[in-house]
Amino acid sequence: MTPTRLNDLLFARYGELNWWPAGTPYEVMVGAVLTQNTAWSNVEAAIARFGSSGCGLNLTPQRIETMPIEELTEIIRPAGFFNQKARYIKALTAWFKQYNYSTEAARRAGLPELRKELLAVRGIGKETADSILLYALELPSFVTDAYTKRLLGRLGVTGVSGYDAVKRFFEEGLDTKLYNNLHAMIVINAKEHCRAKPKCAGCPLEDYCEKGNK
DNA sequence: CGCCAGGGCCATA
DNA sequence: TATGGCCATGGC
Repeated sequence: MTPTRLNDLLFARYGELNWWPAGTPYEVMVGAVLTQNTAWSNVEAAIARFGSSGCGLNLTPQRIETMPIEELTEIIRPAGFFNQKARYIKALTAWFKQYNYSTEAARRAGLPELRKELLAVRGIGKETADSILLYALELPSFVTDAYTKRLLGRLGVTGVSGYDAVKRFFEEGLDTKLYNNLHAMIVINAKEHCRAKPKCAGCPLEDYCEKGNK
């Protein structure tokens, strides 16, 4: 099973999912932190609590920069882990400020440098860093998560363990334009068929999946 | 009721 | 490198 073939199989079923289509890049960055080990419904509830002002969500880096951390903590409460996530969002915002809160300015630093910088930010691990790079900055950095690792096991792909190895497996020989949608499709497919008791009937990967592999 | 969600930090071995 | 405890809410 190659990443390209996997993409074709999933795309035939799910098509373009347009993940994180709405909102500013900064809102995507904050969402990436809030969703750490947290259901997306809780993240939506938390984001809604920032309120809207006029033409959009009132979630700007300028506002977060000056907001007392106690207030930020209270706003994001529904997302869980609010004490640490408030600190993480503050740290991430301070990093973004180095680029004047401009994604264009940030992109000029280049993907390798940006990934290195993000990983040095408190609370930004590999998955969150890659999510920010891919979905907020639109740079080709494939996102790996627990679903992705489990999927490789189910597909019988051996010898690929660890975040970086899985990331490399997908990035080698896969069109960078497909990074965004493939990760989304893997998550959707896992939720639909592999959560709790596997419902393999109707799964687009049914014929390629070694069932019972957790 | 218990389980867990689109992780990451830290201590430990 | 690789586990294990910890963080916390809300949906099911």
